[in-house]
Amino acid sequence: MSESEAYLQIGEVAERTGVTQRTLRFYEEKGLLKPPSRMDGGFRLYSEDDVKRVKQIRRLQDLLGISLADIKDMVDAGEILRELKAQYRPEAGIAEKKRQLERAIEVVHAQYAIVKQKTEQMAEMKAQLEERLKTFERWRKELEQLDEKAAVALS
Amino acid sequence: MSESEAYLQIGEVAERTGVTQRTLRFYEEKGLLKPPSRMDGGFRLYSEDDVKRVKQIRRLQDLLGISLADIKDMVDAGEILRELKAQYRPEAGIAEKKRQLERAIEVVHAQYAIVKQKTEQMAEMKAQLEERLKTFERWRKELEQLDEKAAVALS
DNA sequence: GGCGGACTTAACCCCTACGTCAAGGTTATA
DNA sequence: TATAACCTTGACGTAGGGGTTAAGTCCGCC
Repeated sequence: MSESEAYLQIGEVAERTGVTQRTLRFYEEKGLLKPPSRMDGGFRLYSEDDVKRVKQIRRLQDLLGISLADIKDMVDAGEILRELKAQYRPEAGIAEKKRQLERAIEVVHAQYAIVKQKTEQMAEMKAQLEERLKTFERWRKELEQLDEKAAVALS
Repeated sequence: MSESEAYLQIGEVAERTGVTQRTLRFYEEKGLLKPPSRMDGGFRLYSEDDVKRVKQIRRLQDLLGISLADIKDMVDAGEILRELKAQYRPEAGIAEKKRQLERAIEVVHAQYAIVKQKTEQMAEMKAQLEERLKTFERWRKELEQLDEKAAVALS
């Protein structure tokens, strides 16, 4: 949280993450991004952590296709872990930390289950597509042979 | 297209495909399903092919997370192929068939590329999650050891 | 042949995850 | 200080549906 970090305006964050400015404001509105600091004139100022978070959100969206509400749970759990990691002094109470950690583990487990299932389905689909392609190529060759014969018949 | 096929009403199709009746009408509206035949009273009558098509649409949606417009292209290509398969007489013109087949191959290639890319990204994500889980479990054990020591200190 | 319950119809608004202007304020550069 | 480039909030639009409802249809049973 040092004051000397390089802050980014919304346009640069948009460019670096591949999402639109509208999307960044939308994520903020929905609680997926914490409200960033502002310049005097009201312009949003993001941190590098915000950039990482946006990228994480997009990966979860693209790969798992889950709702933003679910993604919020996941990235929140990730945030908790980063906090646990950062403040390694036990002043917050061990029991409290343990609960947070177990909650986070639960979330990661759920995420893992989704990824595993999708991976399997994907592999199945990939195999089917490969088979399909082979069939089609064979047909194409058959058609080409028919075509050649027709050309010969016409000559 | 025989008249003796077992036709299904929308409710049964909904049940067998796992989508709502509303969704079936929506797909029809968007051109993903061809308008089914109707009973005298106006009730929709679906075929087994329609059921297959709906299942295919859902799989593409769930696994690839692509738009209905893209899905329409893909299932249309599949449809063309089924037609090619069915009418194996060359009356439609070989050149025409060849174009259709090549178009279909193109679409399947595109689909395959998406699946392949997603498969790779998914594998990467899975590995990351596994590593994460290991880290967390280690932390949990550390916390538990701290907890035991605290209990001993209090006794 | 007529009744009741299950089924279907189109129509309407609600939801998510943004896209797309519009009208105006801010910052940087000349 | 002017002007381009960037940003602000707000409002409306779109895709892909979900929920609900009033009204019409089908079908077995008496």
